[in-house]
Amino acid sequence: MKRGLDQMARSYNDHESSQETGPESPNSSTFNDMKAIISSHSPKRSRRSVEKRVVNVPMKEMEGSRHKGDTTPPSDSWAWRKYGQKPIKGSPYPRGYYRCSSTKGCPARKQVERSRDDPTMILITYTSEHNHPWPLTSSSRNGPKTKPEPKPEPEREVEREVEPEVEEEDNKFMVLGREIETTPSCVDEFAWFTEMETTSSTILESPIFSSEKKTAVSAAADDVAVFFPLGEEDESLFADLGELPECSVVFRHRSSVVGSQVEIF
DNA sequence: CGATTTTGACCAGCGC
DNA sequence: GCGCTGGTCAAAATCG
Repeated sequence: MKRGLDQMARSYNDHESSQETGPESPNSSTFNDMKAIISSHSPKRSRRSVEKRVVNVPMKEMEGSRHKGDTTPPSDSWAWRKYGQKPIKGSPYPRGYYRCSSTKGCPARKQVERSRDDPTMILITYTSEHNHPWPLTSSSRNGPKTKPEPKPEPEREVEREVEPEVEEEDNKFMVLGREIETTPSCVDEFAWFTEMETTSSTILESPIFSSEKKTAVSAAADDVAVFFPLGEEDESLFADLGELPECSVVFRHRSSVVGSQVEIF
């Protein structure tokens, strides 16, 4: 029985990693578009070269968001359910495996681990995409530790990156007032964001983006500014981070700082 | 009671 | 071919 289920699961996973456009439902063209971009960085498709997006999140960002363990992911408004944890060779910190529980059948998964190089940084690796445009209220008992928000919000991520390939130097972004170094392909990652904005009518038409309390999203070639909506709950959440002047995500091109940063209203 | 977390086991990919 | 490693499953424990 378990064998059979295992096989099924693996078949699913294989499917997930072998599909040209990923496991999303046929109508999730938005994410397919995004994945198309991402997959351009993954010439080979195999178990270890699945499309991934790596996000670095400073530990500080997590301090006020009721997290505890090394692998407890920072909140991003999606409901995540932990399904595994493994010690990673070479890293003193275990890696936690989470799958999206915002909706049934959501293929989105993420791996959370502390950076071995910089323990103050949390590395979140996303595999697959949510097949629903916005996080839905979780039905979890006490609200999953990964913070299901009544008010949807796009993933509050510091940065995204595909598997690094491109050689480029000046790719640093300001995160919470702290300049962090990113892998070169970060620029392409913002292309991901750009693509998300330009291709996702779902997102653009979402009430979230028309709400009063929001940060704006705009993306230009050299001036990347990502606006995230901020719900009241988010504000209360961030209230704990009072010492952080810019508690939301700030993207700033080092080479072309035009003051593109998130504003909290 | 239902949802989530913990944890040991299983298995496939990968490198040698 | 073999062993290592990473990713996932599922039973049991935990929580509210």
